[in-house]
Amino acid sequence: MSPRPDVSAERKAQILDAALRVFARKGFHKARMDDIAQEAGLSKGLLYWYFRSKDALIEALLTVLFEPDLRDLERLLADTARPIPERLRELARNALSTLLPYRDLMPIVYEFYALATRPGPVQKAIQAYYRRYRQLLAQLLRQGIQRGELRADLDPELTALGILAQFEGLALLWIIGPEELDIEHQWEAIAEHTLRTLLPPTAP
Amino acid sequence: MSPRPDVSAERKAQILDAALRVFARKGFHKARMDDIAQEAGLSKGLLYWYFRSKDALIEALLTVLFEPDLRDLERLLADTARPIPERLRELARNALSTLLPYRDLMPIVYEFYALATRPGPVQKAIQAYYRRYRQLLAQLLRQGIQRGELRADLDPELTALGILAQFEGLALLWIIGPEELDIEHQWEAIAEHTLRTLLPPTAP
DNA sequence: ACATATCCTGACCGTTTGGTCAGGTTTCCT
DNA sequence: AGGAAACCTGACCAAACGGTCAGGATATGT
Repeated sequence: MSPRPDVSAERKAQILDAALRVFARKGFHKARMDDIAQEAGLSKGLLYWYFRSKDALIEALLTVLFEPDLRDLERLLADTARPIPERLRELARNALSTLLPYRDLMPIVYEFYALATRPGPVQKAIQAYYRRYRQLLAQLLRQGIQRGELRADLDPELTALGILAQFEGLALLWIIGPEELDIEHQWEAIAEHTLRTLLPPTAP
Repeated sequence: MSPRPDVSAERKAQILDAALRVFARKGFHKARMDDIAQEAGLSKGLLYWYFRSKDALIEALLTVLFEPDLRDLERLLADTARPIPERLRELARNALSTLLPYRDLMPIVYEFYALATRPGPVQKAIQAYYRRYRQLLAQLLRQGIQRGELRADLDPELTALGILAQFEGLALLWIIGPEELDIEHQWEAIAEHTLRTLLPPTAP
């Protein structure tokens, strides 16, 4: 059939990988297509063989950056054998340990947020991400309430929103001023404090 | 002395105001200096009479956007007559009612956050803003603890961080997907829930 | 009236950069 | 061997845009 072996999957990955590094280093605007081509060890023309435009390349990165988190949460939700508080703790730990090694990439995330501020494909994608994240987290909480492992008077949706907001807020504060807070310690402390407010009241 | 009346203050304000609107509409990158000049009803050359460069103009907006919040909090901290929980409630209400009418301007804030992701004057300024905000809020909490109006076992710095993070996170989620959440109701509910965790335990 | 500092204009320029394209090269199939 | 589809290159282009500047205009003090 094809007169040449299909390398498009590898090439796309190679380009996305290079783009990720270059965008992280210089930002969407200051990064030139030539930079990405050089970083990937390819010619600029080839970038346009695989991606319609710079914007298309940027949008393709959305999936790369945001999908993994959802996968993590889905896995956690399906792991019904373990108690909910334990799984919530792991969620917090996961979020933190995703943050730390990917610190260099975080600037890209915030450029996406800035884009998501206005209507467009990026906004749509990130809205969908948050919607799904809140759904999954609320479902996890609902599971905990039904099992009696969390307070019965909890509003799952509202609580999920609160937790997500706190994650996002802390990440933002840390990225902007890493030396202003001891992220590992304070993340853990805040998560633990929040978790305590979710547990059913116990007679002292 | 001066052969002409000094209009520099008004002109600067006029330019900053126009810049704010244009940047909010189009973003830092897509907004052209010509757009701003037109919006202000001035010539492009004049922009460069009052501001060294486009970047300088952008940086000047930092103060315009972030100072008012600090003023609010300072005022609240100085208002020592009123009980702390009441003042915290007002803080939450203020934050919300700043958000709503300024929704159109919020995109700028997130562009600043994206910039603050990398070292530079914007990062410095926003770091300073957050540092100050956390200090003031922690001080307010400390006041409440000393007065016995808040739990004695509270860590003021950590709690301040948690509250600020939740504010920021909620604002982010709302800006990106306004139709995904009922900000007024959920903000209020989350703030009230958080506040309850700060109050001293009362015998039921 | 005149000098002068400040304020203001808009045509112009140099550079930057996303995107294109004509022209390869490689591998497989017949 | 030869054709064809896929893959790849890098010089080139046109538009956009930040910034400049020569040349005014205007109000004030003398």
